Amino acid sequence: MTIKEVSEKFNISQDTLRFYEKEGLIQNVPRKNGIRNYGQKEIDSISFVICMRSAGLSIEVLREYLTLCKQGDSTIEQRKALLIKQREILKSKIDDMQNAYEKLNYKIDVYYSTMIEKERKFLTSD
Amino acid sequence: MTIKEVSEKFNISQDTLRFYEKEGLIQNVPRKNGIRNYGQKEIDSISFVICMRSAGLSIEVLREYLTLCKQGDSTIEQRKALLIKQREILKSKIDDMQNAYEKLNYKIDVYYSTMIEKERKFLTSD
DNA sequence: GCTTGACTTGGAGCAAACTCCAGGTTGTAT
DNA sequence: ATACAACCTGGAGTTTGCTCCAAGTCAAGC
Repeated sequence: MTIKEVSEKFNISQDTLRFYEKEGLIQNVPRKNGIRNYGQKEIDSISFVICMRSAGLSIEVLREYLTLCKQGDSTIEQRKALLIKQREILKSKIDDMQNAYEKLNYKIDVYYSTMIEKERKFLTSD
Repeated sequence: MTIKEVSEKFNISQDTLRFYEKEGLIQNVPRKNGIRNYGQKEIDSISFVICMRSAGLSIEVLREYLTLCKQGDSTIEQRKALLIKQREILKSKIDDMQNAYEKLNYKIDVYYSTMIEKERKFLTSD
């Protein structure tokens, strides 16, 4: 798969893909005459990285995780611990957002009421 | 309420409070001899801003909203529309994060299985 | 009346995560 | 063979959202 195809598949810029690679978030992308040729392994890796980035995990943390993966089975405990920690952070972010979502719902409702009230006053003012 | 008290109440730096004010996210904080003296109105406003910021609404959007508020009742429709749009964006972010959360759960589970498997092999190797 | 500590301002500095650019290479179609 | 598009690299630039700093003001305690 070319970088263009990957870029379109994941709806992410080619620059970002190259940037993630430079930062160590995608490992050992094979080249064909110097041109990136992504295989299934790379696609899976990119998919994971994009999913985690969209959830707000930092590049730093993802690089750390990928580095541990590269080091083999001896780092399984550490990797698990890292993911558990990130899961906690994510959970509390979701809670914050849920909370804000409900506040927004409430505000929007209030605007509806305000508008209905104005409408009512307008209608009965004849 | 002094800036220090507000800062402690919301667990946010004094610099950030001044920054939000400079950016137009908190309006007309009254001064006593040049020193900020926050009242209930300001506290409510700060509470809203912090909640929305924690959900990822940009400073730009919040400034726009506050500007509309300042302009009075004629902007109610616009404000409602703005909030509805932000609610949609927020909803899709929550979905992304929920999705990542489940992927993390899965990965962590796999690490547990891997470790249990290793343990089992170790125990039966005697 | 002088020191101390919390506050003020405007503006500079910083970190994260891209995003863009210049200058060069490669593969394909004419 | 040449034009063209798509790719490459290293590095500079941009945006967002703070965070820090210097230099000054103010009120309270000694």
